[in-house]
Amino acid sequence: MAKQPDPARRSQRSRQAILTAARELVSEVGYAKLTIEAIAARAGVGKQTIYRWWPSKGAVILDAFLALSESGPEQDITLPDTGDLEADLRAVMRATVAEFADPDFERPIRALNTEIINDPALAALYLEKLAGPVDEAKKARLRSAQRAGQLAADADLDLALELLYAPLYQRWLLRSGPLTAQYADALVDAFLKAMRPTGPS
Amino acid sequence: MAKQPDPARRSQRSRQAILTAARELVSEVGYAKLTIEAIAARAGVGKQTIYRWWPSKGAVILDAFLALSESGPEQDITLPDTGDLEADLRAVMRATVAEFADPDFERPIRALNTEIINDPALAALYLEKLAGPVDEAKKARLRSAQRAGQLAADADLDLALELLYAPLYQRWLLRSGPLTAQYADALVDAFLKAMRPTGPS
Amino acid sequence: MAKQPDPARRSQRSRQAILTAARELVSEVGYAKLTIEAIAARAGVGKQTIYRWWPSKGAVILDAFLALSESGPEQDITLPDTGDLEADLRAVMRATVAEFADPDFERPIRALNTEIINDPALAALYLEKLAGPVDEAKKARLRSAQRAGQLAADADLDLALELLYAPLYQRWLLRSGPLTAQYADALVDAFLKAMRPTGPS
Amino acid sequence: MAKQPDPARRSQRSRQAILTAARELVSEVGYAKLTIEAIAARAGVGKQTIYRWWPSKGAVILDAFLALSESGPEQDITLPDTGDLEADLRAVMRATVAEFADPDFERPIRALNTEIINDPALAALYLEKLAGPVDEAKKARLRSAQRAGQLAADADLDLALELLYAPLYQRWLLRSGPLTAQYADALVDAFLKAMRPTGPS
DNA sequence: AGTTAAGCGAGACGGTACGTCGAGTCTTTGG
DNA sequence: CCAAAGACTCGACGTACCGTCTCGCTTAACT
Repeated sequence: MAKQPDPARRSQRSRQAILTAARELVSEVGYAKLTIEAIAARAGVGKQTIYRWWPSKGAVILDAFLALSESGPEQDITLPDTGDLEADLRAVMRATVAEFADPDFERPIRALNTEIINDPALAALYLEKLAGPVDEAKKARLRSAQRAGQLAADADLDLALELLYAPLYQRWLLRSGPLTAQYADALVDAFLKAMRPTGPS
Repeated sequence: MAKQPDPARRSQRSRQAILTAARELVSEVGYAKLTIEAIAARAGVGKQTIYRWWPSKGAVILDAFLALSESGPEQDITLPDTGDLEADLRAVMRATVAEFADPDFERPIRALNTEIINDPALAALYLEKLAGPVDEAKKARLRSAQRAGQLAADADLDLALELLYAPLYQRWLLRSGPLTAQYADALVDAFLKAMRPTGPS
Repeated sequence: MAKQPDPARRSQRSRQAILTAARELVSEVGYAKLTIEAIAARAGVGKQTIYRWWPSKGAVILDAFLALSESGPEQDITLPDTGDLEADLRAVMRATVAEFADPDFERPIRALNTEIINDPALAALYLEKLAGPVDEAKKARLRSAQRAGQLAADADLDLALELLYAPLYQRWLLRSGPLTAQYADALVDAFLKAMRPTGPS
Repeated sequence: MAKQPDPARRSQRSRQAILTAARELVSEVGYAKLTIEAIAARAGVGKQTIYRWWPSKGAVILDAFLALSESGPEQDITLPDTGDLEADLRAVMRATVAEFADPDFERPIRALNTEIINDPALAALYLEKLAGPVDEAKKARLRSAQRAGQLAADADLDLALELLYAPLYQRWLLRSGPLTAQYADALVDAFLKAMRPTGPS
């Protein structure tokens, strides 16, 4: 049985330096050219210190993102709720489109996706730690819309989220089409049509 | 100026051996552990012969798939058209779900996606050569439905395809939920609601 | 100025455990593959405890041997003196040959020599603590022979010892020839010829 | 079964660069601090090229020395033979003493000895390729002396060489005494006494 | 007896080098 | 005269130890 390192003795200084270096390097050289060696060098850390605490390069990257999220500890992620579902969704979708267009944001996210695709364990971690909370916030907004009678009360919210976001995600990932505000609006329209409450008998 | 190899003199024997070896190895060891060296060895070919004709590992993989498609050269891909759009879509979507569940199919496709995400040039090639023809067939079916008044006449077919397939694609790629026949049906339902023709008057 | 550890507080338990572990490991894996880490682990001791008390790996090994010699504390090493120099020397040389042939003896001694060759300080320590007393005993026997008129009275005893033992040592170290009783006898013969008293004028 | 590299395709340019770099580095930093990595870097060579052709660091060093000897290909090593054995031996021994005192000579030789002690295969190679020819030349001189009646005709020449050189070698290796011209002379004296022909009648 | 300061086991740390693997290039050889 | 074979340089891999550095925990000596 292999000996496990003792988390109590872990150097927080090194941990932060590694995560920061990983984030910087992913932005600078991209994920494909990212090496453990470079992270260690940039962080001023022995390679073993990385291998000791992370099982794979992908895990480091994921952790680097998690650390970002955690740093704002008050993150009760809440989406705008003005009562006008369509307006709120458009705002959110347009913002998402803009986010995906930002190169500083794009590169690390592509990196993360590359790893996640081929590593189920990492995917699970990603869904739980990063995607999960965000999705929960989105669902909360949709539930509010359901209570307001703006959305079918029996709608499957997981499927609803996919309907809304998956087309955007796919287009971005495969670069199969332009990501514009118009596109965002079109998605909201289609989503609302699909999910609108069935009219009174 | 670098010398270009002369395609006329290219050995078809080597080309086929390389593509076959690539396909086999991707199935056996997965994409992450696939190496040019292994492909060359398996194909009984010098490494240089691979580098001479393909710019990257991803290009070889892509070519390996293209070769498969081309092998049935008469493929005017056509989707079933019984006149009943809902039934036809359910059949197609259920078949797609089943396909994604087949491990022999899954590994190479994940491999391809991994490469495509990080290589725009490859993505373009993929969209043109592999996804394109299939999408065209899907759109043809939808256009037929439009003519039959089962689908909004002014619907954006690109967006329509995304609405239908992207949720499935995302769920498969990120392993974020089960891929079942029920799920396929639910997607078809949502799609039809979103895309149904706006009532008369 | 670095703080010196206080020998009075030194743990004898740890010291013995380290020396024993060092001796065992040298026998088991040989000197080249011997590591401080392994010694510490085997001895159930922190690495620092070794670094605190010994300046180098070679010093630990040397100490391990010294400890062995010291354990028989009455060691007034004395060589047999029957009055018959030739017979006495043959016995001693044959015993030495046999000693060198014992694998349990050979490995540690080779280890020690490896270190000594490249570390003058260690060599000095070795000569003083280990070789010195033994050489003194040998010289005592030769002096006795000089008094008995069996050896040139003006012979340089350091050189005499070298003449007798160095060929054996070299042959063993470089494995340049067989170590047999015959060889031991031949060395004694040559030695006696070289060192016999010059005849009366 | 592992594939063997093909010596015919070996790059002589790389081989020479490696041997030269090894020789230089052993002189500069000593054997203990010599690393394969440094040799490769200095030689402008990939590490693999070293590992491909040599089984160990010691083998590289040995080869580096062999290459030196081979470079003067006509070397019928011959020792001076003026007819005066004592004078000739004194000259040779004094020269040897001087050689051992030269630091540029000392470091590599110590390096070589360190390796040889712990590696029987290397030792055999050393004896055959480096020590062998030199010893043969020395024996030739002694045979000449035997023919001239200056040495016992039945003397074992291997033992003779050891008697003459081993004390010097041991004193140098263990730094157990000064290496002077006087010492060289004393060794010659002792040697001649031990090996002189037994008187007539 | 209680305090305190050392040595101690443990083991994480920044490093260096290891020996291996594969990438992509260059050279030799054989069909 | 192309392409197989494979040796080459390069760089990263993941591992093993180095020697240093905290950590708590004994354990002895000195209040």
